[in-house]
Amino acid sequence: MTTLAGRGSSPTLDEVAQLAGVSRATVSRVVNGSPKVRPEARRAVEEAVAQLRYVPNPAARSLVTRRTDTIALVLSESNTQVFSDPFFARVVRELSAALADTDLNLVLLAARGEREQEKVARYVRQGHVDGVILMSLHREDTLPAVLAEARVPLVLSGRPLDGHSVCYVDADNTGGARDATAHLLGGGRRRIATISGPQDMIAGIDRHAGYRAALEGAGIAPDPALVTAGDFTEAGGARAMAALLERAPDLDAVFAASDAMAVGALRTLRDAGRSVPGDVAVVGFDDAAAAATTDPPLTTVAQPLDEMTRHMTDLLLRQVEGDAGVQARVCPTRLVVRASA
Amino acid sequence: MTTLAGRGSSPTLDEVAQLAGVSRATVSRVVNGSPKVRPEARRAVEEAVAQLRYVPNPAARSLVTRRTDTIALVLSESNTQVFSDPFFARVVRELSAALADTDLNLVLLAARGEREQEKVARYVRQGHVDGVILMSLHREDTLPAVLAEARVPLVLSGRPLDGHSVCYVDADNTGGARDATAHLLGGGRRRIATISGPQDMIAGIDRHAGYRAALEGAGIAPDPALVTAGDFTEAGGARAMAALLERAPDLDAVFAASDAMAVGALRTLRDAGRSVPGDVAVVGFDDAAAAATTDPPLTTVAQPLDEMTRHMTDLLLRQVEGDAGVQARVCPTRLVVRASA
DNA sequence: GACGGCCGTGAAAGCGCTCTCACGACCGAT
DNA sequence: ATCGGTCGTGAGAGCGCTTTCACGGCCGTC
Repeated sequence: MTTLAGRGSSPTLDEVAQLAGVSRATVSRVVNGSPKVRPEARRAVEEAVAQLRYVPNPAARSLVTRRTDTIALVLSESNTQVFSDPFFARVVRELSAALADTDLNLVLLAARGEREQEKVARYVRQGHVDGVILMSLHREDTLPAVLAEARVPLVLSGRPLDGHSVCYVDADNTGGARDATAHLLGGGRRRIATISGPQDMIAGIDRHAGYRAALEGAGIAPDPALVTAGDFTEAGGARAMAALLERAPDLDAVFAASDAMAVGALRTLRDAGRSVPGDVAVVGFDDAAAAATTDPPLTTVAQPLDEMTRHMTDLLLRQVEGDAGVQARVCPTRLVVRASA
Repeated sequence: MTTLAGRGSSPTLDEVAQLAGVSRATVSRVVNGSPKVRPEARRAVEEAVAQLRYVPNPAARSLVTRRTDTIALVLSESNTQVFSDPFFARVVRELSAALADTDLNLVLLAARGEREQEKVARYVRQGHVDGVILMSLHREDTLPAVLAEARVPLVLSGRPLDGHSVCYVDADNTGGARDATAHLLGGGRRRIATISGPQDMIAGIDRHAGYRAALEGAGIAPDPALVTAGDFTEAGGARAMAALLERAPDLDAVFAASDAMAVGALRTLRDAGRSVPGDVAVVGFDDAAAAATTDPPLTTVAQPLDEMTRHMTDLLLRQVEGDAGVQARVCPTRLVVRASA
């Protein structure tokens, strides 16, 4: 019957009930906002809660409710730093904004490398979270399959590479890239190069496909000299642009599969003495913050990130509620025309 | 007595015990790796566990152990994107590496803005995690005080601004900046400018203090024209460098309080036709990945990030174990001399 | 004035786990 | 043989909470 000193023994429902002169059940009702409590009882409980600084024990609670009221955003990345990606930062922001009004908590789980992925998988399978939103970037990643097989409510951010039947939300990467390239064509450009993203990432693949589709639609045969693979980084974009200029000095436009790469390309072009958009028109992808402040401001493809995260949370919560239907949402992109093309 | 279909009803300890022909207690012992189990009993349990795909319920477990076996890295940031900061990405990586061999899980909690900070505070106070490592960047941030007051095991990454008595680990920012500046002095530079970090962040303050201390030590009076405030970003560094060149065209060296700013400064210097290190020597801070690949490679101050994260986890785990002593660790930095100075 | 209905409440049964404690089996020492 | 000791095991008591169920008090209705 000893009271542990200091930290450790936080007050329980019973103690609150005793102080308020009611039963555990009533306290529980008040804490959980049940309407079936007499106002004066409610007040008494609220006072006791405040006085004791009572905080419900989530372990005890979720033991009976079978809910944890938290969802995880897991970042599965073989080795590189997803965190540095501003796109990811925006997803996190939108996501926590979307959950701000709910009583759901959001935790981020980083799974770099095999061991960490296993740890994350265990964490999730144990039931620490009610559901997960998974950003898995590369083809070889096994986490999507593992989590799907564990029957955890799951939404993928980005279309799954292997076409597995799993719930996902993505931007219309192909359509966006097609629009971007079509815009270039509409501006009279004919020697349109591309700095594409990694071809083991769906965004890289789809954006490249959109570029090709637009060219084909215009009856232009693809020229391998006009295609380089970047890595979605600024430095990579700069390098790729240099390679492109060397291989195809006559190019008159570039579609970069990400704004970061477009920024790098812009720099290389300036260093090479090519004017933008005079000599070379440039279009990026993402509508990153940086796109508006480049010189010249970058024409780019915007993804409806708020809409996408809303869909993700909707689809996830629906699964958490028990809806088993696998659904997908592909959100339309929007071409943001600035000065670079 | 109905068995819920599909997901939901995972097997319990009892079912495993029944299948293995032993008691709950024995299964628990096996699952938790207790040595006091006869090999054959152990084997029977392991088989049953595998067959039933048993995963322990963490809520039930932590209800009795009063442990969650997870710690949180919380990022408290008023509005900007911490995530884009490569420094943060490295901390995350080192941290999860440090925890890889333990059975502790790491979750990241993002607390941008007041509402989210409250949510995070509630999450932590409820006991969802055993302890927290807190990266709080700005002065006005209330989370450190709130969490400290909640008596949650807590380690701050970075010296607290208000000098509150709380456990923290930091690099010797002042010493590192002093060394960097001294290196510049040792190279014969006398008009040494600085692009300092935000003065509401401890790293910004301390690095600036180190710069001044070195100058004073050399008997050089500080010149306000040689001081600009940056914001730790590359773009900010570029702008600051431009301002510096305008105000003090005769400067012969720059100490930038972060590598990102140094990279921006390098670009501005090149655009302005100043050679590095010929006309202007440049030193950065952080030893970011980018520092090695700039032109010229950047002399910079490296923080012992692995050592720092090890200290953080050590100090945190010690608190989790019950050690109440407030301690701090300030880790020495190391000057990495490359070509820029 | 009796009665069915509703409302606020409390008693109590778990949720799935850990861990103490007691107990029987077996060992070597006496 | 007898004994103290160790070892593996199981029964059972909770951990703090939610939630069903039953119950007493009160309402309006006939």
